Amino acid sequence: MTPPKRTPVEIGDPGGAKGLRADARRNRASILAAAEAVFAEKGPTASTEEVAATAGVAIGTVFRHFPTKQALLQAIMKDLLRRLTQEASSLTVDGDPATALFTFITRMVEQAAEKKTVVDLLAATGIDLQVADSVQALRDGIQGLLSGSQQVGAVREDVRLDEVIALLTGACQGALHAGWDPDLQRRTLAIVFNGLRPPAAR
Amino acid sequence: MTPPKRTPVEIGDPGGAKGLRADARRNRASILAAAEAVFAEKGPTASTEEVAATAGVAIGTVFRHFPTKQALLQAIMKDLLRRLTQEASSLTVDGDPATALFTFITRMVEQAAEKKTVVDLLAATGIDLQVADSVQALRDGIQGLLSGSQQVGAVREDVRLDEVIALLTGACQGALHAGWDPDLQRRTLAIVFNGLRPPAAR
Amino acid sequence: MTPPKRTPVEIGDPGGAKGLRADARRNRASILAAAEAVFAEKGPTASTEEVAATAGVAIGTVFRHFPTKQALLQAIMKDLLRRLTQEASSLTVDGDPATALFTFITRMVEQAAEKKTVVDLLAATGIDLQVADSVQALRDGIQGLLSGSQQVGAVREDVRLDEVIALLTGACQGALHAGWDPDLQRRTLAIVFNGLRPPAAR
Amino acid sequence: MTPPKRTPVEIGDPGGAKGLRADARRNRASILAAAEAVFAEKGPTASTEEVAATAGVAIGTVFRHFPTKQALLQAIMKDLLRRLTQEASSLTVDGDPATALFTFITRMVEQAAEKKTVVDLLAATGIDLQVADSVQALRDGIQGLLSGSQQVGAVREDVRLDEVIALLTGACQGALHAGWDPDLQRRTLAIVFNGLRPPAAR
DNA sequence: AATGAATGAGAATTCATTCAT
DNA sequence: AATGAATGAATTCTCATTCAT
Repeated sequence: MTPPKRTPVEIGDPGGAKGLRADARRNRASILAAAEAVFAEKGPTASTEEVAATAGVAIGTVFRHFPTKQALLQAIMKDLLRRLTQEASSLTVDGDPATALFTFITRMVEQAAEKKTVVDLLAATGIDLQVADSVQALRDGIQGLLSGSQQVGAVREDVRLDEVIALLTGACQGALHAGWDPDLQRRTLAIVFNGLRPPAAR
Repeated sequence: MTPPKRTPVEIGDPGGAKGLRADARRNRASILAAAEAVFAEKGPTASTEEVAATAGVAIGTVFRHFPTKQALLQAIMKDLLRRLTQEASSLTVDGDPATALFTFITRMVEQAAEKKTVVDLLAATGIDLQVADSVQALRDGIQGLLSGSQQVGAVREDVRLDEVIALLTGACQGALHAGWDPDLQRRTLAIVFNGLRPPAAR
Repeated sequence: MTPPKRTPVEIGDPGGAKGLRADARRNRASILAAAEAVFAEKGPTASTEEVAATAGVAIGTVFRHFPTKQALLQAIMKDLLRRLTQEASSLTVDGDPATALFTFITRMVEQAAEKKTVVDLLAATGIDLQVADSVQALRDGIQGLLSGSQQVGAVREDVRLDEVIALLTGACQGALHAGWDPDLQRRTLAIVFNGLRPPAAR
Repeated sequence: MTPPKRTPVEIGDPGGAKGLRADARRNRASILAAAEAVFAEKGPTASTEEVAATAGVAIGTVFRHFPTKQALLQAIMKDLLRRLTQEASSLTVDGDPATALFTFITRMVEQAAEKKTVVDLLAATGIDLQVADSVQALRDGIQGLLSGSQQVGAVREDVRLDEVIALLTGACQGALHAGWDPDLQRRTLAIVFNGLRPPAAR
């Protein structure tokens, strides 16, 4: 009666794939993956048609799973937020508190390019994707990392969640630009981390 | 502490207005201004038609001056880059070297909202706007500020232009998000500046 | 004055339900009923999907029973025509010949709203529903009523079936419009009936 | 300075063609004419694309003149209502009061086929075309005819506008069906007119 | 037989761009 | 030079119909 052990966090896994037929679940997942890829490459104005083509399904199938383009964007968004939240909490549990926050930020920035859509969307004023709850979950996760780091003295006491998220978002945005080679990434984050650390810890 | 009298750098002034009839020059300027306003409010997907309406001209006139929408976006971009470069150089000349760079960054972030288009465009991978020369000019300007700050020991010696621009861009992006109230702006930049300063200067 | 016991003429009974498994017959009937209701409310452009949902079956089941949407519309049509024919013949047998025709017309008009689809379809040129035989049966029924009325001198001798049907159809159409309250219905039919009666009978 | 004498009531003439360039006015008129023809033949579900093709313009041109399909349907509707109202008032002025109403009804029914769209639309519940004012104008016109006829004793005193319109609408609907040859039209209307006349006038 | 997912041909609408006035 | 009407490709979304489960 044991349910099959799944790798914990898959694309398109929860949040809409319950109770679907096997083929439908497969399609849903490829559509999400295709959408993430296409929107990452071309931005959120890429056509749903192209997502369908990339996923290898007909256009109708995309709309059967996500009744509007907005819904599709929203789904990608939630999916990514969920994965990030996961990552934040596993770092909270398993990571070294003194570096957990820095590690998380570094990873997010590293992955920023493939997450371009989300970063774009987060930045796009006027597009209301109603993912408030997912965002809140991620905020909670980051708050955990921040508090942990502060408790062990790795981050200044007066730094608050909002600044951290602002810096994180900004860094991810920046990472999207051409020219952010790994070295530049490291150097830029070094400055940010430096700014976060208490004088003593420098 | 009187603010330096700036030469009146007007929108749409150089870069295409040479040898035009007076009315044509006027139109070119209102189109650029309208485009900046419209794209700032609605993003780069706003219609050219709306730009024309805002400028008070017919659509044909927009296309006479800017043969494609890309060209219009590019023109706005160059225009803004030019003004930013101006700002950087006047700060280089007139400002306090110890804070000139920080002042510049602060101003850019403050103005980020009205410059939304440009920030967006800078972030938009895949849109090749061919404004390399204008960007280079701005880079030069910022390099001036950076070098000045480093010479007086206000910024770490090992910080390079690329990181500064990366941080600047990121901060501007971040500033576009809802929730970046002035206080958050200040707190976030404080961290960045802190990271830029040499240990001694803290 | 007891209303005549009608043989229970059910929706979806004959005309396609022969030799079906019990569940299939049940499904066929609910689909027809659902279709009648849905099309009556939303017009013939309502989606087959909605009919399926209303009937509580899957879309495939609808198409198994009625291979095209046309076929479904046709089936509803035939079904209704059959019931109307029934009504006409029971009035012929049981009703007062002097008023049988008028009664029939009045009833049809009263029920026009719930029969909206059929009225619409009857009116829709270009939709060939191939229900000629069912229509003929109804025509025969009405002819019976007309002849009876004429034999007892309740309707002018020179009135022919075609005019009666034309008036009937027109009145049903009219009844669909907003504003045909019962009083207006009565007043309008009064004029029609007046026009049908011989001078003597007025 | 005399304005050119136009034939009084043209398709597409007032109600939107003011101040348009000559070519635009021409296109607007052909679109309206095409729409009337196409919708008359195929019903209001015919595609806007087909209207464009019939009018000999590109699809965009239709939408430039009528920003939605609804707007196009509405325009046809208003146009026809206006022409009918015209017809009613010229009969009021010029026609013989004893037959003016009957003449109007006869003409409307004769033309019903080409006016199919309107009749359909009037009948289509759920489509709100917001032409209340135009409808009211037509009602006023018909009321004029009715009152005139009643004053000279050609129509019963107790007949009211609502019934007349109901009969008129019904007759027009009926006239749309295949099989309403001119003779049937005449015979059917004879019954209606008979019902409208006072006993004395028969 | 039933289910419901997939298909793909439209349909309405938008908008950058062209061109006659 | 300016105007603004026309063009037509592209886009989102719908729905009758087919087909694998």
